[in-house]
Amino acid sequence: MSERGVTRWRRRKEARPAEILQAALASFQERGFAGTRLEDVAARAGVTKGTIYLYYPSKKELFKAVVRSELLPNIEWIEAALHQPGPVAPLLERLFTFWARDLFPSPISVLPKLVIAEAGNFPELAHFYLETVVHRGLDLIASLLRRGIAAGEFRPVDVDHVVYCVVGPLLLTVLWKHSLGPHDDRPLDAGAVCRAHLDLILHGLQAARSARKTNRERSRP
Amino acid sequence: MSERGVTRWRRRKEARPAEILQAALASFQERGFAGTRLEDVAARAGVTKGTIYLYYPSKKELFKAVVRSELLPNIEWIEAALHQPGPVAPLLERLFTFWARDLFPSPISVLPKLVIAEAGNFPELAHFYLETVVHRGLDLIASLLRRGIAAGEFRPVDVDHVVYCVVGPLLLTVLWKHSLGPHDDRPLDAGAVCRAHLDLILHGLQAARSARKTNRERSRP
Amino acid sequence: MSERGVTRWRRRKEARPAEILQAALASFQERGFAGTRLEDVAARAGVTKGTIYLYYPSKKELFKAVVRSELLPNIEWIEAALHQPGPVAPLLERLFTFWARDLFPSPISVLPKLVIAEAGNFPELAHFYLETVVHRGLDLIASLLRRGIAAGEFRPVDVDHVVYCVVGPLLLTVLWKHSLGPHDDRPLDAGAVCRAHLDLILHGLQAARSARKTNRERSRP
Amino acid sequence: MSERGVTRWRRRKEARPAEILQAALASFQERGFAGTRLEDVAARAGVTKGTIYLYYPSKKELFKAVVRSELLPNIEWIEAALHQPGPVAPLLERLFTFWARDLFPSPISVLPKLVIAEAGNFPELAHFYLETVVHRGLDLIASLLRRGIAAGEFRPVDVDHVVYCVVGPLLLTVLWKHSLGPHDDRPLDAGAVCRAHLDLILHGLQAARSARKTNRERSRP
DNA sequence: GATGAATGAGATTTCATTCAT
DNA sequence: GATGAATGAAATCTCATTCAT
Repeated sequence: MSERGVTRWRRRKEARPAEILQAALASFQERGFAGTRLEDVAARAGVTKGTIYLYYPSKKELFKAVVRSELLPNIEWIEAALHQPGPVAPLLERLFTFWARDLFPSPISVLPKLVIAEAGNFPELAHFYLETVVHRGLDLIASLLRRGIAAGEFRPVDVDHVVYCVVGPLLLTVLWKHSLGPHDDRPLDAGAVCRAHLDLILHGLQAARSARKTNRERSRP
Repeated sequence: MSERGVTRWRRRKEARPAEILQAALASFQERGFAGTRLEDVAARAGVTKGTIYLYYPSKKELFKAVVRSELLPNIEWIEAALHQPGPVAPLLERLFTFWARDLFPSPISVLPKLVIAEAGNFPELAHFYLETVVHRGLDLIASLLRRGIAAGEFRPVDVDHVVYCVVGPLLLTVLWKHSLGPHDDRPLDAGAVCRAHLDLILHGLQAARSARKTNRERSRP
Repeated sequence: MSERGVTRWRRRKEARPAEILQAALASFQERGFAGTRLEDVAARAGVTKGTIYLYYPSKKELFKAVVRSELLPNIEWIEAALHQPGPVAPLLERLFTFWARDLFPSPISVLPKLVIAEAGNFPELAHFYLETVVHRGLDLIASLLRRGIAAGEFRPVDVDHVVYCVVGPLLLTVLWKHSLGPHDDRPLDAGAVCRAHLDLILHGLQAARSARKTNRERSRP
Repeated sequence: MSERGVTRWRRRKEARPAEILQAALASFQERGFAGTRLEDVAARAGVTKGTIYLYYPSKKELFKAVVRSELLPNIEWIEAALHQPGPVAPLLERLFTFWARDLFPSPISVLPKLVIAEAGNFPELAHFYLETVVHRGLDLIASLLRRGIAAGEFRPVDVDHVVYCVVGPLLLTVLWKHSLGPHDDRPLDAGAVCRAHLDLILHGLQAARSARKTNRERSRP
């Protein structure tokens, strides 16, 4: 038993869970959650059905593990990246750019579609995703908006509902990619949508500078 | 059997397909496509499983028939409602109000979710939905935006991509209702979201009032 | 469609549940509960796996149905047969005879073994059997013993525990038949055991004859 | 490694088989044969699944080894305890007390249930158990009964079948403990059953007392 | 001798679909 | 046209057993 042999074996063993998660994500992307057979995942990961159960006790837990290992780091990355002082607009820009450049092209962009499609049949997944991903994301955006409003950078808006307006178009891009996009002859340029969206909401949110200023200036003697 | 009896029977017979579609829509709304059992649809329609196959050759075809039969009338209603001259903002408001007050509460609000969830399994349906609903809807909004820009009501924007920004939040409301909403403890007020969205995009689209006006006014003699 | 055709079909259809129960009992007898595959039951009943689920929603329910349809009538028959006034000894004799002549040779004699063997893995079955069979049987015997004691036919004994002494040997006969019996070269004569048992407990229960006789004799001049 | 270390290791190694059997017995007691997973046995024995296969080639063989190793000592203990001259009644009392006080609470009390449950799947085990335990036990009781009858202590009875009547209630206690007992709300007091049983059969077997009294009285001066 | 990762056959249960009546 | 009994192909999950290390 050479050092290399042991090493290779161990490397293989330690890589198993990750390999399985990759395979699961790929299968989920192709067939959806309910449509994915554990056997497909196993074959793709180069193991057998039983092996999956050595690492994940059920299909649902496998899904959760995919979310945790693939999506959560991104959530945390974003949270960290946006925890910065200063004006909010550049942070939103960074968020949108991250969405278009990193999230959108990644396989994990299929996860929102999966959750939306299967929430009804798998309430457990719905709860998990809400707590792990959705609430954190919405809260993050809400806090940015509030910061901007407090700083006078944005005009006062109904933050609780505007967050959905901020998220909506981003969400649309990834849903599109994994549903109608492949069947449409008009390709969707996610980057362009994100840019247009950023432009739109920054205009929509901006404290009426000139106008108000003008008004104020006018109102001044 | 009396004349009336025969007539009623025949009427019943002719109503069968529609009754089945209604029942199917209701079941799809509750359980999604995969989660719906033909037996449930049959029971709800007051017939037996076998009868469904007299009218629709498979579950997939039944699904397609539901989407087809329920969507078209609504699309046409919207198109008619928005084909009006005059300023665009009130039309957008009408659209958003219609969405929140009529579409959102209706059973058909589940259709976008169904299509998104099943597009991968039903390419034909994806094409149908794209042509029948999505493109018409997007084009309608694009034309409104262009009208507004041309009229100087809106500032010039990247219309081709802004349409997705307009649609995104509306779509989010109905997706939420039929996926995560029932599992969330923070209720989503679709009306409030639509209002916030309208406010946001009208501000976001508006021709730079004070500044430009000022400029224009300045440039005028 | 001749009258005969309809009749035969209907007869077949109505006989299905009973045929399945017979097949299930036979399979349970051969392989035990856990060891029986639904497919075996189906094959024996001349149907396919799925058909069983038309009539019984699970394997456990199938077992319960067997108990209900095959064993319960016997319990009720016994209860009725022993609800008679008069001395108790002949009733016990009738019970023991019924056990040896009717229960012991029947396929249902395997049920106690099944329940004992599987109670640990199927608590639901244990509860069901306790309530449906065991408690009723024990209560019946207890009431007979109490009647006998009250009437002076039996001496006073610890009825609550003696019931198990009455049942034990009967139970042993059917357990033996379906476990060690087939492997033993000393055949067990259930009838003889029941007779010996009856003789033993009637002697064991009888109001102290000799003693009293002696007393009486003494008291006689 | 020190001498002691090696010794301890070796001792450990030699103790392995016994440790595994103990663990297996405990698991069989909790879950029955089919319900026991080798992994549980291994965990309880402080080894891994693979190790069990070093000592026992299959789950079935492990089961047989448990029965063999745990039963024999007890059988021999009982035989020794009852090989005593003098009246038989006290020996029966000792047997019943041993049963209630020593056997019943011990883990080995599960063995009869296991054998009854699995005899069908383990013919070899059935034979082994019959020869090693059952026949010896029945013969022992039969010889006691014959001694009692020969000595005039008991009335003449059908010894070959009465032995089953003697054993039945004892057996019932341990079967109950490991099957229905845990699911019943009426606790079974094994000691009380054994006492009631002893009382019942001693009364049932006793030679008409007056006769004996007469004998004894005669033998007295 | 001991490990424990991996296997893969098999079990119950579901349900779209068929077809004799 | 309508029925509904029957089918049979999956799919998830379990676990005794193997074997490279």
